[in-house]
Amino acid sequence: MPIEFKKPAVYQELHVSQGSKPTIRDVAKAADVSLTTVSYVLSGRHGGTTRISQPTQDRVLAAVKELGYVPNQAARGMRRGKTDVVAVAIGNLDWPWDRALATAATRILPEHGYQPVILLGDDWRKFMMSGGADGVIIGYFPEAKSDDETVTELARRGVAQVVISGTMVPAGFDVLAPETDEGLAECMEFLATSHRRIACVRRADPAGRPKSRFAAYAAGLEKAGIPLDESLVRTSQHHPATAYQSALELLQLPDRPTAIFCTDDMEALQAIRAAYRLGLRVPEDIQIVGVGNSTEGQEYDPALTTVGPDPIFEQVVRMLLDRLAEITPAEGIRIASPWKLHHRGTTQP
Amino acid sequence: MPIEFKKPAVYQELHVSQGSKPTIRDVAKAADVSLTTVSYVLSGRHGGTTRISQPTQDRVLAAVKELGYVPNQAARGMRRGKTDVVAVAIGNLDWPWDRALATAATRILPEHGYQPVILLGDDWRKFMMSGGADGVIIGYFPEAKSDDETVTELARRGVAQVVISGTMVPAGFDVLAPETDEGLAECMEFLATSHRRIACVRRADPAGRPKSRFAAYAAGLEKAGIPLDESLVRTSQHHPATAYQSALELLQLPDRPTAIFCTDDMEALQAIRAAYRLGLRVPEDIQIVGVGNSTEGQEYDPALTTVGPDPIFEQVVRMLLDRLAEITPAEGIRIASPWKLHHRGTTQP
DNA sequence: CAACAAATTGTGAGCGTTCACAAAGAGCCG
DNA sequence: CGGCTCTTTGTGAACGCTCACAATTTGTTG
Repeated sequence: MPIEFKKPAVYQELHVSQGSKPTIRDVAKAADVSLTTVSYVLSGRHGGTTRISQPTQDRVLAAVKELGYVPNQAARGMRRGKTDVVAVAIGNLDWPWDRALATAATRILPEHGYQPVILLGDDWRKFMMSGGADGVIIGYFPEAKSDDETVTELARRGVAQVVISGTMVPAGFDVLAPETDEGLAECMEFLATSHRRIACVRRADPAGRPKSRFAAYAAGLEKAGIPLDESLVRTSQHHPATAYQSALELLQLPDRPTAIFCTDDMEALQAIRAAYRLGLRVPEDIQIVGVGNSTEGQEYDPALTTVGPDPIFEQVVRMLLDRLAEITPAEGIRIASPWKLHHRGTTQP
Repeated sequence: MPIEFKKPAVYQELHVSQGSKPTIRDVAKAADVSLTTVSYVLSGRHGGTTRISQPTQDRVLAAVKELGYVPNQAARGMRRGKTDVVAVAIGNLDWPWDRALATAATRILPEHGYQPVILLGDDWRKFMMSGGADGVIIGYFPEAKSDDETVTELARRGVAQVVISGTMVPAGFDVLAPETDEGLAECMEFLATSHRRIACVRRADPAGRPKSRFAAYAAGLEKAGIPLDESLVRTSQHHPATAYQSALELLQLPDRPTAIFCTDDMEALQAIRAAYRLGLRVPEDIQIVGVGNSTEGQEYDPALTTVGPDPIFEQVVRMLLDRLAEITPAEGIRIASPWKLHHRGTTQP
């Protein structure tokens, strides 16, 4: 008779310290019905052969309310084999893109019954491996060598996932693949039609991101037959102040550049400040472009011309929802996210 | 004989679609030991009367590795009565403070064996009520009328919590209480010593935050005997461009203000741009202060003078860790977070 | 070499749910 | 009013794990 089971001391303590979480058992007792009845009422699973009379339902609901009962999600999840949680793994809250992704997920997922949780840094692997969520959107971790192993392993465990990455994903998985090359080339081409002295503020980030961006700068110059002038290239740290200083230096050069290509929107925004500081007009005296298409750049005045993707995070989230609903195509879907030049206020033809 | 239990069809399906998550049972089988042994090896709980021989341990560990086994956190949590998860509930990733809090939590909590998850928006209540985490740091939700009910209810359930709030918390709970008034007064006092025409860029946010900030502006003027000149007050939207425009207007006034008090750092940063744009020097021609002490403001050049708290999020996180470890004082702790004026590059005596 | 102690491993209940299936109650007709 | 069907409620195993306690093996000593 399980009722008489004497709990070991440790449990008692736990229960004391844990306070009183009402369980389905308490509700059943309070409403004077069986556990099943409560469960059926709450999970609404009384459509078929099993239905609960209205008075009973009301009684149960009243007891639920009175006790402040909320089903334990872990227990429910264990039994049902799903957690109703979706994780969004991102690297850093300072990156506008990661924030946009998290925000989109937070908006959309609850509508579909999923609780979104944001995981910062590298702990998401452990979390997902230990069954913390039904699905995960894996943001862009530039420094990650490869998540092949994690992704396959999670897939084997039946975890739905969508990966935002360029190349790092094994075939067969859903991927949002940023395609930066064409947009960057387009940008350089545009600048090279009306400028010869095009400066560059690049990042000294260890992260892999900006490397290809600077490469695009160099390639663009070469294509236009403009020799790369090292004195027009400045390397800034992540710190905005260093980007500002870099731009200040460039703009005070005897033979001032007429355009600045910044490998990141943040740097471009600082470059505008530097220009203003020196009494230069943007875009009349100096044209500035960034990379990333961040919301900030759009919200500034003048709005920043930038190379970047259209914001398609919603699409990513919906992709994951499809997977969660097991709408599974034979092959993984690869959404290309083409980056292009967004002409805005800091350039002119 | 439980071994012969025939699983209902639905489970079979689930198992197919869920892929193969190895369980402790699989590990036991592979290592040819009992479930207990595996459990003991993995949870390291073999110190006292129960110890496992080295060879056995190795065998178990090998099997774990081979199968790629990771303990299911939900199941473990259910049994142990704790989830090892700590939630950070914040309102909006656009607020630098919320980001700083989340970042601090992400850095510190894993060191103590807790998995931090960030919850955006209002869903954190449901998450916590359903037993999603052992503890929660409740960020500053300006629009929340009162979380009294939630906080007491969670406490009853034994959830550790620290609340960041001004007033909204029932007595007896741990609170980080921002005390903005003195700092704001100090700031206005400082400005009023050397300025008479002090403009203000304020937010038209529905959120409660900036209200007291503008009140402090008005009060500061009054105290200094300066009449409030409505033409020197501009209301901006959340959009940076509108703050920029507001500042531009103010700075083009016939009788230009010599200082601008912005109710938010973001606005102040825009005001600096506007000043530069008009060829004004900061702080020589125009002095600018913000509110919030955001990291961005510190990283800009010149660094922004601002009224704000010292970053004490670490302290908040450690407070929660104490609660989780049941180092519980009789009464709730109230850490006052006094806001003060941080003199930096955009003002001068 | 028997008998006991110490070291190691196994058993099984239970954490809070869900749900297939069994059981009980209500309604109807001959 | 017994036997049948249709509603409604109850029973109990299982999800994956932990841990008190029982059972077993090994080591030590009289």
